[in-house]
Formats: sequence, structure tokens, C-alpha cells
Amino acid sequence: MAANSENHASAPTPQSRQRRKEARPQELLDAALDLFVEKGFAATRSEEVATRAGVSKGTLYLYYPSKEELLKEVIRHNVVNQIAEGADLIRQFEGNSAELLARVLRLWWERVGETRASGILKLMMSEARNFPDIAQFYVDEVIRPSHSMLSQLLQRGIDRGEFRQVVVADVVHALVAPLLFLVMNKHSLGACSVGSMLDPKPVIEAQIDLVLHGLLRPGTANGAAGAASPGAIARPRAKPRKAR
Amino acid sequence: MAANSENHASAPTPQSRQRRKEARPQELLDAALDLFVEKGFAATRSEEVATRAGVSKGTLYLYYPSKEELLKEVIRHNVVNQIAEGADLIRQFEGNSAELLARVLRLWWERVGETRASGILKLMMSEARNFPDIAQFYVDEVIRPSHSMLSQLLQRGIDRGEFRQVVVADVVHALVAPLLFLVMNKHSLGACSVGSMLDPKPVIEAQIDLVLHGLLRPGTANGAAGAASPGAIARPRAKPRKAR
DNA sequence: TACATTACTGACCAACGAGTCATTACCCTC
DNA sequence: GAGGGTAATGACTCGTTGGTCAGTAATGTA
Repeated sequence: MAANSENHASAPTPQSRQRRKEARPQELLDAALDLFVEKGFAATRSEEVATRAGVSKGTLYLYYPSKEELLKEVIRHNVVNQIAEGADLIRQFEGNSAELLARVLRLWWERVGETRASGILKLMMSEARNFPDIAQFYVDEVIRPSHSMLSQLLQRGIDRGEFRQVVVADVVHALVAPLLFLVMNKHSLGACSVGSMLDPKPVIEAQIDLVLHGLLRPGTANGAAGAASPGAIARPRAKPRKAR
Repeated sequence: MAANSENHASAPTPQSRQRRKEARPQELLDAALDLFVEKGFAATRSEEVATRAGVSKGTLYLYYPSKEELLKEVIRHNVVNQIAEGADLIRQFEGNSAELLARVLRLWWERVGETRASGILKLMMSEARNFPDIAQFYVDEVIRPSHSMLSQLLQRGIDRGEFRQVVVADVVHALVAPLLFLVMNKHSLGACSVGSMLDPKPVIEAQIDLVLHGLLRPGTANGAAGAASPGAIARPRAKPRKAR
């Protein structure tokens, strides 16, 4: 499990007790995120979190008053880093909407999807019903802004005559679900059983390609998607990618 | 929560002890499914399961040797009902592939998506990493067959010249993810915070519409989707569906 | 009605895990 | 290098919960 490098959190060396008041909170949050995502909140023992962060259980409770409060802090802390620089990307962008859409999706993938932050999604979905207030918080701070951002984007495309007139809210869902589901899968089924894990990049490109073909009005020159992802379609069944 | 009708499981009447050896297992499984999906496996107390099934904790352990074994049985039992009659729908079907695709998706929705069985997905995703053997079982029995079924369908469309030449595996993902994500949402975030819950039917129709537009080759007469879901596109922003 | 069978019960136990706190030892200052 | 402030520890408590089992009562049989 590639444990002791000095990368994030995990006890740098098993040496004697050190006083590092500044670093502890972050390390504890990192450890907690990993474990909560992997095992679930209820199944994770607080001592386990402490150990992975390289401290004792007592220390954990020195920084966070309870396991539940730790969870909340994990969510909050990782969520603020998700609020988008994508928002003004949309506002500033001048090119055509297809290009913009493709960029936003790819940006999200490299800023969130392939980051440890992606675990938050699984964590939220697993625990939402046990912690309705956190769920509400997450919806207000992440889901809603993201949806509204993408809605704007689609609307822009429609207004400019680039996209067909679709029901924006529903298409937003169809747009993000494959990416989000990809992430969910990475943290659950994909994490154990090999064989069900397809590599993300091509999936994303295929998704962009598919959606744009589904959105663009026939008349429009759909150069954007094609130019950006030339290999997404038509890698015909010469190399049939052993169908499962 | 619309409890005591005499529908599935939940203790018919709080009357005195009854001997119903035949009915117990099913009732226990139903209760367990509900609770595991709602609260997660670790956070659900076994006595809670028993109570919801209308028996005492002792009775539960009369039928299932351990909580973990109960979980496994819940999965197994609900999974066998998911293996598809869709498989031969595909084989027998004679019409065009767009029509077939739309039918399969709608069929899945009414047989699984809007059933209690849909909870299995959330349960699996939440618990997969704690029970790799169950995860493997699920992948082998559900995921893999479903994917291969849909791959066949897409391939059929490509072979018949109805669909563009896409990377089948990736498009299958893009195809099902919105539906699965919809279900995940129903059992997690959607279950508490109102406001993030869009009603499924239109989403599905929009998804069918979008995907077909993305798949169909320009030349093909795309009557199928349009005929089947006339309202999915172009309900223009006259009724703007208060953008969130 | 008496008896035998067995589905069902719930008090009980042991393990476990969240949270506490008196003690320890690190590190900084003088 | 002595002393003080405090970060860190880990043994402890105590509520919770998975799992047991001796006893109870529902049902079938004669």
C-alpha cells in the first residue's frame, strides 16, 4: 500500500513524540478523509485515524471535539477547495460553447476528479442520510453552484444558437453524471475488483464527444470537440478493446 | 414514512408472538435492505433490523448466523432479481437500434430504478471496499453482464450502420451513468435535502434523447427517439424551469 | 385436554470503541 | 542547563452492540 513516503500525512517516521501544533490538523483531516472514504464513517475507529496521522487517540481529541465534528470538518475543509475557478472561466471565455464545455469538464477532472478531493463525493453519498445538516451544506455549497454554473454554460450555447433547445437542468445531469459516477466507482467497486475499472481519460473524452454530438445543432460547425479530442470517436473496432 | 400498510415486511400488528417460519427470512431481508441502504451497514444495529421486521433480536440470529452474513444474503437475494430479461429482449428485437436502446433503458428504470432493488447499488458502492468478496460477486453477476448486454446493443447499432463508430465500452458508461447516478442520488442526497431532487422520468427521457442524438449517424432517420419522447427536447425556455 | 415440538423471546455477556484526564516529555526561553 | 508552558500520550471509564441461551408460548397431534 505504498505507505511511508513523506508525502501527505501518514506518520513520517515512527520516532518519539514531536510537538507540531501547526501541522496536526491538516494531517488529521487527511487521514480521516482517506479512512472515511475507504471504510465509511461508522466503520472507521477514531484511533485508526489518529494512528494514520501519526499521533495518539488523545491528540486527535485535542484538535477535534468528537468524531462527528471531525467528519464535518473534513467535509467543510475539502469542499471549500471545490468552489470553482470555473465560474469566471465561463464568464471570461470568448470562444464557442462547445470548446468551453469541453474545457470545463477537463478542468474539473484534473482539479477534482483525479484528486483526493474526489473522495468527498463518495463520503457524502454514503453518509448524507445520517447527517442531513452536512448534506444540506454540501448541496448548498457544491451541488447547487456547480449546477447553476453548468446551466449558465448550456444556456449560453443555446442563446448563441450553437446548441439545440434542450431542457437545461436534465442535460446538466446527463452531462456530469458520467464523470461523477466514474469517481464514485474509483472509490468503491473499482478499488477492489479489477476488471471493472476503465481508465478515466478516454471515458471523459468519449463523454465530451458524445454530449457535444448530442447537443450541437446540425448546422453548426462542430470543430471544437473534434479538434480537441480527435481520437475519441472512430477508433473503430479494429482494436476492439476486449468487450466486456 | 408511510409505515404500516400490510405491504412488504414491517410488523403487521404489534400483537403477541406468532410463529411464521416461512415469512421471516424475506421480512428480515427486506428490513435489512432498507436499513442498510438508509444508514449504512456499520451504523445499523442488528436489533433495529429485527424490530423493523417485527421480531426480536434473537429471532434474527435464528435465521442468519451473523450480521455480515445477513448483509451477504441481502445482496445475493436482491441481485438475482436483477439479471435481465433485457438480454433476450435484445436478441429477439427486430426494430431499429435507437428504439431498442430507448426501450431497454425505460425497462431498466421500471424494473430496477424505481424499485426498492435500486438501493442495492448504493449499498454496494458504500460497502464494496469493506467486503471485497461481495463486491467481486456483484461485479461478476450484475455489472459485467449488464455492460456486455449494452455493448452488444451498441455494436448492433454500429453494425447496422445506425450508430456512429464510437468506443463501445466508454459510451456504455456514458449511457448508464446518468441513470445509476440518479438512483444513487435518490438514496442519498436526494433523500434529505429537497431542492436537489429532479424527477426521474424527464431526466431519463432527456438522457435517451441526448444520447441518441449523440449516437445516430446524420444520415439515419432518427424517428425512433423522437417518436417515443416528443417532449424531451424543445420545451423551450418559455417555461424556464426556474434555473438553479 | 394433555403432551410434544419448536419458533420465538429478551435478559445476559463479553468485546469493542468513543471520549477523558492525570501524567509525561518536548521545546523554548532565559 | 534549569524551569515552565503545553503538546502529546495511553491507560481508564462507560455506554453500546454483536451474539448467546435458558426459558416461554404458540401450534400440531392424539
